[in-house]
Amino acid sequence: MLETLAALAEPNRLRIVELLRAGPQPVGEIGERLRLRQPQVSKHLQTLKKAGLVQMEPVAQQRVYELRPAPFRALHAWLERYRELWDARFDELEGVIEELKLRDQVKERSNQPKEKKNARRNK
Amino acid sequence: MLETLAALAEPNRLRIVELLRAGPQPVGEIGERLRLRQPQVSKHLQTLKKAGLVQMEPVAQQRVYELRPAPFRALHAWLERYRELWDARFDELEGVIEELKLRDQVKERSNQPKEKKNARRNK
DNA sequence: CTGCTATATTCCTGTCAAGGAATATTCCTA
DNA sequence: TAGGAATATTCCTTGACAGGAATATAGCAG
Repeated sequence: MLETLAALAEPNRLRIVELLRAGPQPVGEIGERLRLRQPQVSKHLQTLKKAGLVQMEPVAQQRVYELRPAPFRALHAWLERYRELWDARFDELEGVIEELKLRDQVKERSNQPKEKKNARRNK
Repeated sequence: MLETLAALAEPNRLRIVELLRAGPQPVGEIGERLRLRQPQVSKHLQTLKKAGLVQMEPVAQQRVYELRPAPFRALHAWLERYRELWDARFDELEGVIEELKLRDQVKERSNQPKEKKNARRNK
């Protein structure tokens, strides 16, 4: 998921994906249509491939790139978990939920000395 | 769209968003739950706010952050344009959708089965 | 093989952004 | 008011990453 988002969060890469939506295309044509230099196109395509967003099929000396459905499906599934947030049909529920959360978080903390905060996690 | 993707394409920021899915939370609690230091939480929240993903409401000295629906809606709308790519059902729906577009709106009658249009294939 | 076309890879450089630490700001309460 | 709690901001350093240029590789035609 993160990899998918990271791959899409780059202007030219997003443009490439948008272009590929129209169908599979060889590297040269992508660069031509998007006015990008060939090496950058290749590099971006490698990134997209590593993220699983595209796959490649060699045709003679050409490499034809094509979108893969899986990451989009995954992204959609992820977004579904937020449907409650943005789908109008849940408007009534939203109010209730919000209220509950607000109540829950109002915790009073009188002066408590903080504990040591050496906990350190990295990714 | 790009801004939304960029904002989400960072591990800790994505974690914050995931956490906020459970409801609005003050900065301190976010940091505590995700084991992040306060300044980084604040900074990430500023980024999310600039991207329109969250909004803030001051409560005493606390700042309660909350997800905003709009970007998620937009992301969903964007993904919809790729549905043809990844939704298996689309193949069956294709004909119907086209028909609906042509006819604008047909509210009432469920009508007779339509014949299949020739499926669009990429070259 | 030779050469040509299409693409990939490498090296370099500049930019940008994230984390750490310290400090500033805001707002409450006694 | 002072002081403390909660959060924001600044400065710094470092790593990642995108673009440019040059070069390497693959695969076809003759």
